[in-house]
Parts: sequence; structure tokens; C-alpha cells
Amino acid sequence: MIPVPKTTPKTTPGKAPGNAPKTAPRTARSPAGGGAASDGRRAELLAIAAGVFAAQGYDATTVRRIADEAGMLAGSLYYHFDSKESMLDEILSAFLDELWAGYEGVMAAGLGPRETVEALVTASFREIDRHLDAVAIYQREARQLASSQPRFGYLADSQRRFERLWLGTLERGAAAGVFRTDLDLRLAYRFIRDTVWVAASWYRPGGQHSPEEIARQYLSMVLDGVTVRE
Amino acid sequence: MIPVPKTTPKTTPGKAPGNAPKTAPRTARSPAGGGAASDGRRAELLAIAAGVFAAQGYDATTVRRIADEAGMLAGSLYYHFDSKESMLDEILSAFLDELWAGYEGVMAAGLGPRETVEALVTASFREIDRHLDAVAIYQREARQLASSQPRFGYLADSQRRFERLWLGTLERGAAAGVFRTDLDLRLAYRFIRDTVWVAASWYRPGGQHSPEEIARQYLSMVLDGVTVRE
Amino acid sequence: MIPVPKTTPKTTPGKAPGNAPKTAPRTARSPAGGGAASDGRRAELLAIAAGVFAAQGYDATTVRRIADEAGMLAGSLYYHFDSKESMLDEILSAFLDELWAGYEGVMAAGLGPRETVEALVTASFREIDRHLDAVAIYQREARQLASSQPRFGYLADSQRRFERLWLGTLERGAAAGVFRTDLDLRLAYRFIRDTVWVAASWYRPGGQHSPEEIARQYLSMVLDGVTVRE
Amino acid sequence: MIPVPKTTPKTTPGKAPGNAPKTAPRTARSPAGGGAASDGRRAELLAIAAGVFAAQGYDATTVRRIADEAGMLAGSLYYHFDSKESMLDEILSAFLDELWAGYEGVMAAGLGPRETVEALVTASFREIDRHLDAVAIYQREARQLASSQPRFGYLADSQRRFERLWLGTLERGAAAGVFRTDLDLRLAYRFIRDTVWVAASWYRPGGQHSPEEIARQYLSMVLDGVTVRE
DNA sequence: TATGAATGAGAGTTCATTCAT
DNA sequence: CATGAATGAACTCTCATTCAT
Repeated sequence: MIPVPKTTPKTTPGKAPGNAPKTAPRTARSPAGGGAASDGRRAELLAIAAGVFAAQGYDATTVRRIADEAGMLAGSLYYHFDSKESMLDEILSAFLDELWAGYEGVMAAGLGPRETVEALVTASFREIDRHLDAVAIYQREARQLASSQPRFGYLADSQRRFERLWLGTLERGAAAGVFRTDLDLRLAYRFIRDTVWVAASWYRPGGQHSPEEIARQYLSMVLDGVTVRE
Repeated sequence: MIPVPKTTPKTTPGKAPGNAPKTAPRTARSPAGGGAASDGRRAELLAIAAGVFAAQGYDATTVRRIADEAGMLAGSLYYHFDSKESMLDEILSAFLDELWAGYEGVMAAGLGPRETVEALVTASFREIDRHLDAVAIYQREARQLASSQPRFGYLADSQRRFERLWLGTLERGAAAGVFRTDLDLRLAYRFIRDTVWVAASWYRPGGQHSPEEIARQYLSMVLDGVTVRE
Repeated sequence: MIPVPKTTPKTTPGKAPGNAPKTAPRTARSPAGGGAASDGRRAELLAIAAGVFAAQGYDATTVRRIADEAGMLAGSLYYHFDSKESMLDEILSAFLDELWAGYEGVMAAGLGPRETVEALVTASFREIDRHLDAVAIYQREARQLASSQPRFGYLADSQRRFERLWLGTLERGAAAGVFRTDLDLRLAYRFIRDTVWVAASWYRPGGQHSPEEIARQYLSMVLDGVTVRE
Repeated sequence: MIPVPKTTPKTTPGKAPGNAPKTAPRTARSPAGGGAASDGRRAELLAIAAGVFAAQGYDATTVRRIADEAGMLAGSLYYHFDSKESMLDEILSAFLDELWAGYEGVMAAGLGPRETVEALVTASFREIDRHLDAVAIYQREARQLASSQPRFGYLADSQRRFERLWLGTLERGAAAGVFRTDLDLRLAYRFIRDTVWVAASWYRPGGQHSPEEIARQYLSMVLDGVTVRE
């Protein structure tokens, strides 16, 4: 359930067209200058929108509700964004960009299979901690968006890339005798993937456990099982 | 393999209040028989609705879409159901009723902790197989419904009951030396719970693996881990 | 606010066409024979409909509500009546027929102006007592029906006839020195007319006062005033 | 002639609860001023709505019809009002507020029973002249609204208060020997009440008689009767 | 930058009515 | 005579979006 970034600074071959980096207002009267202040407001509004999308679902969220929380009128949001959909787009692609930046760091480190799994899972929990709303939105909406809206094709791309990365790692591990070979690897892949990301549905930042601690325990269960070894 | 009774005809205690059996069309004098014919149509329509809800999300589903798939007009649905919401209600509560019937069969068998976990997981995968749409809907909508609509309070009740059942089993197992004691049991509970149910997002009935086979592999990973034991 | 009968046995010149006496079912399978039993059911259903129309207003009354009160399904009413509107039509025209039968009896008696007024008012209160629902419906709906639906043109006809009858009587009385001549007679007409018929909004049959007693007191006020005469 | 103060700015005690001043469009931060411009549009729309409600009846009036007359689309009305019902609410409560302001002025004047009756009737006809549509709506819908919708409970309150005021006045007059004592006072109350208000069904502002002239003639009939005194 | 007012499409729902059984 | 199931039009209301100011 995890996708490709919109803008990977280094290598993003086959990047979908019309997917240029999101920019500030595009109206005739768009603000002059670089708009650092403007970008601050944008980010603020996106955070608010993400919060509401995560809490109520994208469809059930009205643009007025977002505006209310931002202390403005619904129409005013359209100075900052093209549409409700483009807010969602920005939220999701910003999250994916960061996620993949993290993953690429892991892969670039050239670790062994088990260590790679540990690093990926830990990176994922960190991302959940930092982009909780985006992750929750992603979990709930991605499948549908990817399959029905061309604009969100990058979600499916990311999904595929994600699967390749994980399956590859698992296969390496199985070949190296680190992971069990009596399992259907696709099942194992889904098992680990879901196990990690669904945590977003109950995780609350600043809670009892740090993301790293949660990652540690999850890894312990996934890798070693919950039963006592004799 | 693990024996899991399908449905226990005996009792269904702990049934959420306000969850009375949904009734058929509002006639002045309801038909003398049980309304088997009518119920057939109802069930058919509910299955169609569940399919659309699962595919598009409850909010994004229009009542006209459901009617289209059923080959009737939107208004005609209201002969059978009070509202879109009550269709959702029936779908979810029918699913939960069956699920709990299965769970109660398991608990009544008086198995040991490990075998109980195995039986519960297997029962769950069977339920996913039988009520795939309902499970998918549940996953996507339950939290929000439970927290914002009194009518769906039984979802929260079920959730709590579910947690008690699982946590109790895990605690018994830990006390008995079957499960590891170095884990946060709540984390373990969530881990297993999510692990199982999210499978609904990719599972397709009639696919490569039977529900029992999937359960077996999941259990193997959860209980023993994915790494090779020395 | 009071109209012409649909079927006056003697003189009804200018009677609107297409206004034939309401009859029993008109379907292909209409019941054979005179249908005395059928007429009983019709009358019963009309009484029920009148009750609901009076209580909730014609527009706010659903055909299902009427059917519920009659212990049948909404569709079944259409065996007995063409439409909701034709029920209303029958209720109103039956009432007007009776009303005018009474009025004609009064006029045929050849009384003096004061005695004619007394007899008309008394006849009116008797009609309120017998056709309370119909009167209430008439009060609420007649103006609109008469002005917008050709089918109900007879309501306006009756209205005009009613005005002629009353104004004529008042004029006779004024000419004879029985009634005051310093009043606008149209105002006096409306005053008496409204005074009587609005009573339907609070009158309940079987209450403290009989229709005749209420008529007596009303007449006393209208004719002599509420202040003490020296 | 009888002096009747228009509006008493002082106090409006006995105002029905839950009848708070209706508010303007739901902005995030309501406009700093009083919203005079907005109120102008609101009042305009309410006048249009009142006209249609009065002409067709509340139930038979579609929101589209109101919008048409206002030169806008149906949905646009919802920028100004919560619902069709709240338009009705505002129309009725504005009318009642004004009516009671007038009545309180009369009662505060400390007149004798006969003069009080005269002043109340005159004030009522003035109100019919000023709020014709609202009065017509009130006549047609009040009973039902009051009895079935809690939101309109203030209608019943007003009714009761109205009865107390009139009955009290009549009783004072009877005790003082001004009004006849051989009448059922409740009947007399209803007689006068209905007599006055039903005038709204035929009264047209700017017609032959001024409200005051109509009041004079009505009072003359009610107080002295229509027959010639010897 | 934001507001206030509006648009227009479409949502869920109601309801009089029809008709085969 | 009545039922059960459906139709189809209309209704109230919601909401993303636009745009002059």
C-alpha cells in the first residue's frame, strides 16, 4: 500500500507527466515574489486539511469544515488551492516523497536482509510518527484513488515500487538462509506491510512508546514470533 | 488442523442492545409467513449494496448506483429499506452477529491458549471469506461510525468485547508460558488483530489459497516468526 | 367561503360539465351489481380520509397514512378511488350537497330577514356538527383549489351563490328596517360568514354546547352585540 | 379614535423561550458591523417567501418557487437560511413579536374594558395590514405546527397568552357591567378572536377601507350588533 | 488575501400512482 | 379486494466551486 514520490531529486525515471512540483497560487493576481510567507500559510492549511481528512475521511470532509478550522470562509481556500482534490494530492505526495527519501537512504546503506528489514520498518514507523494524518488518509483512500483517478496514478506506481523493494529483500533473505523458505513470500510481504502501516490507525504521537520502540517490538514479533522458543 | 464450529445455534449473549433484528417492508399487516420471498430480495439487495460500499466507500456510494446495479430505480430501494444508512447497519450487524457466533463456538470449546489463538484466527479468515465486503466496509468505516453515530454504538461494544477476548487469551498464554512475556501485550493484540483483518483488503474468495491455508501461514508467521530457527 | 353543490336535484343551472355524481370503482373488473357493500366501504374510507385531511392538511397527508388508518396498503386505495384528489373532491362535494339542501329548505320557508338569518346560521352550525372534517378541510383548502384547479370550479360557484344568498337576505333586512343601514353590507356579510364557519376550527361534536345552543349564542352576539343595552 | 402605540421599545417580557433572534449567514467570523446589508437581503427574501407561503400554503410551496421569485437558484437560499422551516419560523416569530409589542402598549395604557377591546381590535387590524402574509400563514398553519413541532412551541405559548389577555378583558368588562353576562365568555372570546383574524383571508392592503375603518365597523357590529336598536 | 453571495450539479428521500398476482 | 413491488417525478438540502469586490 505504499507509492512512489512525485519528486525524487535523483532518479525518477518514468515520472508521470503533468505532475510538476506543487506551487503557490496560480491566479492572474498571484502574489509577487517567492512567497515564503505564502508557503507557510499553505503548509498550515495543508496540515489542517490533513487532520480533517484523517479524522472524517476525504469524502465526508467538506471544504467548509477545513475553512472553519482555519478561521476563514470556504471560498477563501481557493486562493491557495485549485481544489479539494489538489489538497489531497499535495498531502499524499509530500508524504510519499519523504517516505521514499528515507527508504532510499536505507537501501543505499547496503545492509544485509535482516538489517534491511529492520531499517525499513523503523523508517516506516518514523514516517507514521511524522506524517500520521497523511498515512491514515493514504490507508483509507489510496486504493480507490489509484484505480479511478489518473491524477493519482503515482500512488499505484509507488505501490509497485514498494512491492519490488520488499519482495526483493525477502527473496534475498530467503536465498541467504536468513528467512524461512516454507512461506509464500507474497503472503509474507503483505503480512509485514500491513502489519506496519495499519499501526497508523491506533498510533498517537507522544504516546507511551516511541516509534523506534514500537518498531523494535513489531520486528521482534514478526521476525521471531510471539511464542516462546525452546 | 483446528476445529472451529461454524455457528452455535444456542445463544448469542452479549448481543449489542438496540441491535434488534432488522425488519422487512413496512406493511399495515405484515405477511403471515416469515416473508421468505421478501427476505430473499432484501438479502440480494444487501449483497449488492455491500459490494458497492466495499468498492467505493460508503460516502462515495450513491443510492442510485446501488439501485442501478440492482436493476431498479433509486426510489424503489426505499420500499425495502428505510435509508442508505440502515442498509449499512444491516450489513455490518449481520456480519458481526455471525462473527461472534463463530467466536463463541471457539471459546466454548475450552482449548488451550495457543489452540484458541489458532481457532480464532482461522474463524476470522473464514469470516473474511464469507463476508468479504462487510469486512472491508467495517475496516474503512467502523471507527468513524462508532464515534459519531449512536445508532452504530454496537460497533464500539463489539470492539471492546473483541479486545477483552483477545487480551484475555494472550494473558492466559503468557501466564502459561506459551507466549513470550517480554512483549507489550496490547501491542501484540493489535499486531495480531490488524494482521488478520487487513487481509480483507487483498483477499479474493476462490483465489489461490483457501481461508484455512492463509490462516495456517499467517499463524505460522505470527507464532513462530519469519526468520529461520536454529 | 361556501359553495354550490355538485348535484342539486332541482335547479342547478350552469352546472360544470364532467362533474357527474361520484360513483363506485371504474376499473375493468369493477364489482358487478349495485355494490351496497362497496358503498359502505367507500364511505368508511372517505370518513377516514376526511379525518386525516382535517387533522394534517391535504398536502401534508400521505395516501399511505390514510391506508394505514384503514388497515390496508396504500396501493389498495386505488381500487376504490381514482386518486387522492378525487377523495378530496368527494368529501367536499358531499358536504356542499348537504349544505345546500339545508339552505334551500330554509329559503323555501319564506321567512322574514331576521328569521332567515337565524335559520341559516342554525343550519350552518348543524352542518359543522355533522361534517366537521369536511368543513375544516374546506376552510383550509377551498380558496387555493378553486383558483388553481378547474376540477374544483364548483367551489367558486358555490361561493358566489352563497354570497348572493346572504347579501340578498341582508339587503332585504336593511330595506325592511330590521338591520342597521350604517354598515358596509359586504363587510357585514363577511363578518357573519366567517364568524360562523371558523367555529369549525375549535368545535368538537358532543361537547358542552349543542350546535343549536352555539347558534343561539352566536346569533345573539351578532344580532344584538356583546355590550349591555340600556 | 383609539390610540394604540406601535411598538414599545422597553421590554418584551413573556417572550417564548427558544425564540432567540434569528441569525445571519454562518460566517467563520461574523462581520464586524451589524450586517445591515445582509439583513436587507434576508428581509427581502423573507417577504418573498411569506408571499408564496400565504398564496399556496407552506407545504405546497417549493423552495424552488421561492428562489424563482427571488431571481436565484434554490440552493442559493441556503446561504441565507438553514431550511425552509426556518424561513417560516422567522416569518411567524417576527410577526408575533410585533403583535405583542402592540398589545403590550395597549395594556400598558390602563384603559377601561370597552376601550381596551377597541384598542386591541384596532391594533390587530393594523397588524393584519402590515403583516398580511404572516397572518394568513399563521391562520393556516399554526395549529398544526404548534402541536407537532417543538420548534414552534412558541405559537402555543402565544395562543395561551392571547387567550388570557382577552378573557381577562372580557371578564373585567362583564364584572363592570359593560359587557353582557348572559353569554358564555369563552364563546365570546372565540367569536371576537376569529372574527378579527379571519379578515386576513379577504383583506387587501390599499383597498377601499383603511384598517382603522374596518376596525371601527367590526367593533360596531361586535359591540352593538347588526340589528337596529329601538 | 479574504469575503459574501451565488451557482449548478447531484445527493438522499418521499410519495402518488400502477399493475401483475 | 387487497398485496407487494416497483416507477418516476419532484423535493429539500449539500457542497465544491466561482467571482466581483
